[in-house]
Amino acid sequence: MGRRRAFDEDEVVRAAVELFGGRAYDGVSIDELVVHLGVHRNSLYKTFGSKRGLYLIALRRHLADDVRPLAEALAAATDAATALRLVTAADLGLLLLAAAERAPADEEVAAEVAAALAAVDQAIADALGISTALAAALTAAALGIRLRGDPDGVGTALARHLDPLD
Amino acid sequence: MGRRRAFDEDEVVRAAVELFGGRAYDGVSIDELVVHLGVHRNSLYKTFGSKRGLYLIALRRHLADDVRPLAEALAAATDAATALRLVTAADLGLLLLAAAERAPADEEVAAEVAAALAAVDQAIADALGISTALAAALTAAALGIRLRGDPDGVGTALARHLDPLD
DNA sequence: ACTTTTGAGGAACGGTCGTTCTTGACTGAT
DNA sequence: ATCAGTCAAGAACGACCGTTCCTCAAAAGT
Repeated sequence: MGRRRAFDEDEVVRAAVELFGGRAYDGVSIDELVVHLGVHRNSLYKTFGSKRGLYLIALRRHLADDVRPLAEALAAATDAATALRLVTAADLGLLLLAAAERAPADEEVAAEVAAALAAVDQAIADALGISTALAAALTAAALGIRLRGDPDGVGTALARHLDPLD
Repeated sequence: MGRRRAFDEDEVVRAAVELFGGRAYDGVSIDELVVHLGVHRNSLYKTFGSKRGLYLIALRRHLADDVRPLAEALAAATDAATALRLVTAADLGLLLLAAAERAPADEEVAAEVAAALAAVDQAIADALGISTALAAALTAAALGIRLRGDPDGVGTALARHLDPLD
């Protein structure tokens, strides 16, 4: 019973991922969300509870849609160059911002981020047969490269030097 | 003529570096700045113009006090392990947050960050005799490791594997 | 057809944001 | 001693923040 929703919840969450991944959490206002997501304020709060609630859902969606597939693709990688290229090519905007900006202030965000990164680490370690510490370093390196916007194919330069080390 | 300042501008800027380096730009309010810096609102605006003005000054101070010395120390490094340890040990909180959070929204911040990172890259490249692309990758890797909080000495693990490559 | 439930629509809330204004105290120069 | 100029102090500003309330339209169950 009752009226049906005029919006697709999945599309809305995906759009929120893009918004939060582009600007910081505090840089995206409810008004912007209402406009860009095409969802009324009321429905937004009814559906997601709060701005932070929507952010957490968007973050989990980002991890499920963008980070977990990356970890699965990494399982098929056989050398560091491929692994690094996979990580730097992935869309990790929201993860990056969450780690740098929200994680220090929101321990639930910090836990999600840490778990996701640990999963990527493990996937790399298993695929390449290296220690998790070195795998974590590769993940961190990829994040740093992504943070810098990968100027002049820096990622490939590092990957080339890492290759013989597997 | 006129009354003398009751605060030390250098101390205030340093304190602002700590504040902005710990929380995000939008996470630090003027009220917090007034309380923690011990400077009255009025004096703050008289001296620094605006919140963004203070942020830019704090960022430049951070780059001058914390990043440039790092680049100079890097000039004396002879291997990647030392270089990486120097970078991960440095206080780069504000630089990291500026790169992730403010640079996409403030091109003046983006320019400062890019210039500072390029200087670090060049210092590493000169010291180790490697390409600037690889040096940029090392800097990026160090930033990523710093972003993750360097769990379990990840930095040293990467450095150990990078050493034979110089 | 009528009731009931739910979403859409938009105004409005208190609070906090960055910024400015007004007032008065202090200090160096005349 | 007086004046001029700077700083301190705090109230106050309009704008915007995240959130809630109230009302009406739409659709499912009886």
